[in-house]
Amino acid sequence: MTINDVARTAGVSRQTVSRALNDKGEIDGSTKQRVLDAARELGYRPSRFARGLVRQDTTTIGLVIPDLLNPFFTEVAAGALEAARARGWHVIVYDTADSIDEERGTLEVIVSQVDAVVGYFSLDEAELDRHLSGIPAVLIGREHRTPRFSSIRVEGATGVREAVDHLASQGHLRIGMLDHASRAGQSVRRKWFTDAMNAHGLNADAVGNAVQSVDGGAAALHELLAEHPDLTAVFTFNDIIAIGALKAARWLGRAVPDDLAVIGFDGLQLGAVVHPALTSVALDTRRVGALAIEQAGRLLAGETQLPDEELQVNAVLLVRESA
Amino acid sequence: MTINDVARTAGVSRQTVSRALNDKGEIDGSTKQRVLDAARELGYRPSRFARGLVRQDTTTIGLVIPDLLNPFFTEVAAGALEAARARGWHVIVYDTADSIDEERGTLEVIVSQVDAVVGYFSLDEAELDRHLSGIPAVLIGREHRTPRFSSIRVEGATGVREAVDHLASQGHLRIGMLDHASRAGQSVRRKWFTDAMNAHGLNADAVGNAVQSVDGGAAALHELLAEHPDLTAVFTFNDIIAIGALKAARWLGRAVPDDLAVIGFDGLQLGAVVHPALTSVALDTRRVGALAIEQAGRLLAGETQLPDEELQVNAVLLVRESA
DNA sequence: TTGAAAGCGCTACCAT
DNA sequence: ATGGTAGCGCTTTCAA
Repeated sequence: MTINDVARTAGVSRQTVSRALNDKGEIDGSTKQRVLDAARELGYRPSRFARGLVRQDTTTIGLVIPDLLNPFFTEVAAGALEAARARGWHVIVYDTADSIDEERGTLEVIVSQVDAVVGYFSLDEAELDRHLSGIPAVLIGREHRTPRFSSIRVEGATGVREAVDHLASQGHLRIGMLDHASRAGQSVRRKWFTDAMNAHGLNADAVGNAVQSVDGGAAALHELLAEHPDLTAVFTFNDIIAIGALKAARWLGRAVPDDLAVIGFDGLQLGAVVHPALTSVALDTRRVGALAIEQAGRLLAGETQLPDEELQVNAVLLVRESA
Repeated sequence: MTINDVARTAGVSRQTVSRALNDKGEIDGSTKQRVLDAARELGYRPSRFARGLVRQDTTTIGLVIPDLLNPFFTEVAAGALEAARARGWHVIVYDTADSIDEERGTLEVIVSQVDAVVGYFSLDEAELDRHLSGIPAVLIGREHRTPRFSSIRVEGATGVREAVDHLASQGHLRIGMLDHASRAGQSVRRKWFTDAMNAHGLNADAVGNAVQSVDGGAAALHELLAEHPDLTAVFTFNDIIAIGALKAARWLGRAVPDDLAVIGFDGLQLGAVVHPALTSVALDTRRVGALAIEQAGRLLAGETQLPDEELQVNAVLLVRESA
């Protein structure tokens, strides 16, 4: 079923069919109608490949995220989808299931299907570069060297400082943290925390390590409080872990925020749903996704990139109930 | 930058380049290496359009969902992505933002970009059919007539019956419902509820209507209890609304489940995070997504479709804490 | 207003 | 092992 079949049925040349289908002028009204009828009757649909080949205008972005079920990535994805739709671009979503092998597999297949790649990657830059063989990429929350790449940076030092200020102003002196250490070692968020604590002359030595899940956060709080029973507040790597901490606190009979104040990171909508509602160092997650798309567009067009300040998303303290 | 440039640079014909790039045999090792080097040097990437045109093998599915931020749809999407990945297919995700106009726009653009469409639609079938001009589609949670379409059905009568049984066995006699009425009128879930109540000889007249959001659920419970203060249990259209009800109950000083039992529908993972953990008539959401992809594949291949029973996902009662 | 011809970038098939 | 030729389905000149 090609354009030629339509042409034959309508008794015209295929160029005329093309004109009718693409709403070009230069065609007689009745001819056009006849062509359109024939096309409908035959159930004809233009091939996207043939069309893409000749009109170089469809843009498709690959969005790579580690886990779509994690609301943080979902929010970022939603922002990206919206920004892409505004430009008439298409987004193919790849979920790497938090696995580095799946990530390799994804990259393998992605290069032949999209014009640019955006998202969260675990591979080191050399391997990324190799797999991506020439496609522009926007790394979120991670620096880059490769000129063809770009980064969306998350600036949380100020927000975390606000969080610690907030706790300190309420008289908290013993504040712990639930970090999420990766292969790369301590997180940047932990560094922000340490700096903020030091600025208050406080010790930042009560730090536990949590698996990235609600249960992981709960388990980690158990351990941390066993070791440091005197803690009156905890800051966590992110909201998921914080929600686990909320659970554990309830289990331990520690009322939040009175017996234990909890502050998360990310500012997920989910945090408003739990009880007590989660106080968090909030990121504009949708903006992260939107920025990534915007920047991918610039890389693609070879335009001047956004200045560093604009490629940065700042986190700010969002006070709800848990602290 | 085409295959010809690479051929010229490597001093071979473009067919040889193609062989090298596609790992075909019939090529000398050193020649292959030379070609590969040239390609890398030039930063050459094959055009997906040209390739798709000649090898008719890449399959792309369009996944249409009303709101990616709604965890229900996210879970379905995750199931769909996983099933698609297993087949080597690509999924373009479209978020229609719960708007019928966006849905129209999406369909407009989708037909020229994907091989089949899967998801949740609000348009009536005639208009759907018109927009989709020939592409196969799998409608989730909704019946179809068009032969080119297919449906994934959600069977909840049994699960809802279990829910009501569960409540009745605990002595609940006054059970209300928070429905989510759409333009089409009362929901099927309400019918299931009514039938289950009647089977117990109970009245199903305490039914409120909730907007599809946490706050909507909270507001609806307020109203419902104001009108029917004697209710000791509520069943809700879905988990999102149930979580709102949980919030409202806390606000009203009604302990859950002792003063008010709450049962939702969907069985979202989110329900395990809130407190008390939500009892729900649970759907295997990932399976819904996976089935939709599977069925799309069959429509595409012209294979025999799955029998009706297999195109159906059954909901079962998942008892947690709220009832 | 219509049609013929060229060509988008690639792979498959048949020579050599 | 390599190259020539044809053709995938479409749009875009250019002529008529």
